[in-house]
Amino acid sequence: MRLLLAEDEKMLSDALVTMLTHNNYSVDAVYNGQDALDYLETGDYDGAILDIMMPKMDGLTVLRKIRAEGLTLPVIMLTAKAEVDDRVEGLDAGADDYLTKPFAIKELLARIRSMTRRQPELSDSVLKFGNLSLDRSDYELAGPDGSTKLANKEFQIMEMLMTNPGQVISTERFLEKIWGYDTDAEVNVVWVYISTLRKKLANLGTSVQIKAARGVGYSLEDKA
Amino acid sequence: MRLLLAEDEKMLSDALVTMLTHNNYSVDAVYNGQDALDYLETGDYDGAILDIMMPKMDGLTVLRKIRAEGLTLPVIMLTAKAEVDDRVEGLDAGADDYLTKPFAIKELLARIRSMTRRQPELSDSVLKFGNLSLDRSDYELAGPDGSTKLANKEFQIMEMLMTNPGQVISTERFLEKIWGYDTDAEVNVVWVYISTLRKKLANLGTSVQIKAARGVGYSLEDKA
DNA sequence: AAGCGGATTAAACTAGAATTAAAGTTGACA
DNA sequence: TGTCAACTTTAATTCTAGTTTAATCCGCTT
Repeated sequence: MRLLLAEDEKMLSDALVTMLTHNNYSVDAVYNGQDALDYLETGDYDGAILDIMMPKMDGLTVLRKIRAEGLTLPVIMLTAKAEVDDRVEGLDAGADDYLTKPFAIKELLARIRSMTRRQPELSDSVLKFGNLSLDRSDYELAGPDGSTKLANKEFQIMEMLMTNPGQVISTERFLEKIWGYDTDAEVNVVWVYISTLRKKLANLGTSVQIKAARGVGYSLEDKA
Repeated sequence: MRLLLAEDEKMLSDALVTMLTHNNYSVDAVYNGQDALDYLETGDYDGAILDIMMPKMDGLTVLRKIRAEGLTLPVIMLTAKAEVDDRVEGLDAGADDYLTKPFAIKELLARIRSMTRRQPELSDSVLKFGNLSLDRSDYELAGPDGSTKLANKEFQIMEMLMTNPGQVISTERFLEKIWGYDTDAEVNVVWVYISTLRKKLANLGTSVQIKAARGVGYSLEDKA
């Protein structure tokens, strides 16, 4: 689950990032409205937390712009002012929820959980390709010879491959989408996960395999 | 999405090309201002990244000239000098954005995304000529009898041939464009790749073939 | 505080791409 | 029609991206 956090107070931002990562979200942090817009426009996020008061572009403008571009991801606004005006403005602009600073981190977590719950995508919670299936609700990967639970990162990589079967996905894209734009993780980690996933695929007795496209990326192929 | 990258440091240029191609941009790299101008004047780019310090003609001059010719494509300038003067000069000349070296590649990617925001396409991802097609996203070359993935260099040569079907392209041009202007690769490598490509074309059962124009270069012809 | 499991790093290894070398083949032209 | 440069092709070699195994790190549980 990828979130974008746009909050210009470095202290608060850092604290939130720590808290959110510990709760298994992948978080990218930006510190002004312009960057928030740029990042959100990639369409790679499942949710956003926007401060209203920010340099370069305020949160409400960011929200309006992304809605104008047809992005429907859920958004929680943060505001220092408890005033009703802001709330009304934000609702008009298409925010899903509000939080007035100062707030309890638990409160924010609860709102994020509820905001990311009503995503429509869960309609098909089980991905299938060939004789392989991946259950998004319990991270279970199943083939003819049995099934295994996948770890977090393993799951996310497999999910990306299975939602775009046959298409080549570059290692950069994996890193960006799973580890975040600002990660300093090395390419190698992707390779390692691809390796362990291949081992698991083999054990499940599936005919589906992960093929490397040298210099390009990886794709899921059914050799049957 | 086609981008022109004008950057004379070969190392940096190569790294950027790799990164950009992996993010699904088609990139042409040139290594001096004069070439940048020539390429941009063809008018088939969606954006440009220009280094300011370049041999033959500096980036600002290139920018001024293309703006004078009425080209409106978005341009990002790269500069080693963080000086304000340059920035102001560039803004006057019609640049859309700036980046001071050294910069994070992620940062550049974000700027490019935001600069090329309002283009809907990705439609030009498949090149076609006769009964042959080349998928730029996964390097797949397909004909009546099947398809094969091309290796990096093979792909680049095929891409050049297919974007200019029927036209003769000189071996020097292949070398310059694919291996770089300062390469010490021998002419022979092009010949070798032409050879393997011909073999692949034959296997695909296509009527398209690579014809040698003795003393001039190669061109793609449809014998059907 | 010991142990477990996932995430990451390190590093040896391998496959296949890139390049070089060298032995044919072709065609323009004297 | 004989020769030479321009090309073609195959094979050998080198190099690099990817693969894999193992070690280490680190937070969490017992």
